[in-house]
Amino acid sequence: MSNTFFEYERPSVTADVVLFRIKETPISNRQTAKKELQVLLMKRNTAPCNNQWSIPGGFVNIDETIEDTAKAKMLEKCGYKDFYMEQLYTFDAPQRDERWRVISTAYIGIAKKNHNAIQEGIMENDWFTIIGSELHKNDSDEIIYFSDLAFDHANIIQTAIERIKNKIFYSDIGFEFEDAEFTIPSLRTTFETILEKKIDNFQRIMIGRLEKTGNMVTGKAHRPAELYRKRLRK
Amino acid sequence: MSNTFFEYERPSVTADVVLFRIKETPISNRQTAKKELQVLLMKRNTAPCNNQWSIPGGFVNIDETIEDTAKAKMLEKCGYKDFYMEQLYTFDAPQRDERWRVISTAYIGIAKKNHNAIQEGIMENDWFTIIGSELHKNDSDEIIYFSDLAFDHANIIQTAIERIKNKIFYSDIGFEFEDAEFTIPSLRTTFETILEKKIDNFQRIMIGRLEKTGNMVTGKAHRPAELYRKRLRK
DNA sequence: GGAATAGTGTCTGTTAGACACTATCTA
DNA sequence: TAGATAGTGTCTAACAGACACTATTCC
Repeated sequence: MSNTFFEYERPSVTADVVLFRIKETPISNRQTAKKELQVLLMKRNTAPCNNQWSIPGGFVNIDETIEDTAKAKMLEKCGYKDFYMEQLYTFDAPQRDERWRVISTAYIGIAKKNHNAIQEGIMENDWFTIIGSELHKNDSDEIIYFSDLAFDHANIIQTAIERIKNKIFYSDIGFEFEDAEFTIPSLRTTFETILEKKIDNFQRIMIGRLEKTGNMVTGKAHRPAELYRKRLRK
Repeated sequence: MSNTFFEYERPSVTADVVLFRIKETPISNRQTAKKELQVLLMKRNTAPCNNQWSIPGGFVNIDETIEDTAKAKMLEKCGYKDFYMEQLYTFDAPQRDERWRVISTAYIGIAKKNHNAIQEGIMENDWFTIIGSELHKNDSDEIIYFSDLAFDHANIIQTAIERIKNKIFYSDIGFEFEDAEFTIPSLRTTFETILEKKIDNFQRIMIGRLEKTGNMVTGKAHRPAELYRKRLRK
């Protein structure tokens, strides 16, 4: 084996995940549930950035894909698994970690609505609602700011949000926030929550990419909505 | 300093560049130049994949961004500098290099038309015209195939081509193949070469994103074309 | 019936594709 | 004038935004 690798100091590589979900809060059987875009953060308990909130992640194992590491760290530290994932970007500013050169390949994760941890993680973690430059801790009055986050994680999260906003209409990524069967109005309010604006004519925009399941959502004090699923594209 | 980094075997990280250009071959003063999409390859001279063609790249220095490494390796090995660059994707299959775990962050590079090396590189290198699954060496009869390339470089190049095709119409990346001033028909044939199909009504599609320089291209046996430059977007 | 939301109708202005046509140059 | 390419005109079909309207449910 060549010795080339040891002529160079090797950086560390981490896998970090920006896990999003839509939190849905039912209001009454007369009104539509309220939705919030949330990101999962964990509280660091070691230096550097001790006690700061950060996105979950960890060092890549030598025989694992970065994506597998990302999933394993998310499960170990926060207790979440079974969510959609795609590569976001590789963040590589030499001084992004003060200790040592650490390159981070970040992933966008998307959990289904109100997805909850399947086990206790070893790190304190919680969902935060994204409201401008503020992050509101779930079911709490605690507010933190993007500028409070560890390392360059504010930048990573904002890059992730921009990516999702840019591709939500021309890719299938928006469906990942919904369950396998969903109504068009539910998908619309999810899009509206992410894009932070009202969308008209959504039915006609999306219907060509969906197929009816034959089921409906009843029990609400208004016309029931039909359930759809994503239509597979050639 | 924490000892965390040394609890993990660290992978090596390389920066690799898929450098593209449009090769323009004048035909006569009566006809439009022929265009070809080319990629710069270098011939490896060490194991593994010895004597196989590959995209240029090298190990990331500990205090350099991956992008800076990519540019430095391109200059050192092939003699090219001053070209547009953007991150493509991080390729991380554990067995993509048989010797050791090597993670590659790949970049798309775009050189202006007929861009030539500014100095001799230390590696044998040349431009190859992309024709389906074949790569035709510049000004030569030599043909190699994507499947002949070193490591997973066939996959990296094809990912880069797909990325460019997908974003060429809604981003400014297509302008990077042209000089600062260019004609709309030249931009059109560049797009046609990349997308491998004819484009109609190109004038009207692009004109809103351009501004006239006031100059024209004369000397051809047909109506002269006006020169434009990219209009800066807010 | 009233409140609420699902879903459709309809108009308008913009855009994409097809293709015919005019404009301008050199040999 | 012939050949070649630049650039415009025009028609049509599809689509996006705006907004009014009908449909269906529970209370």
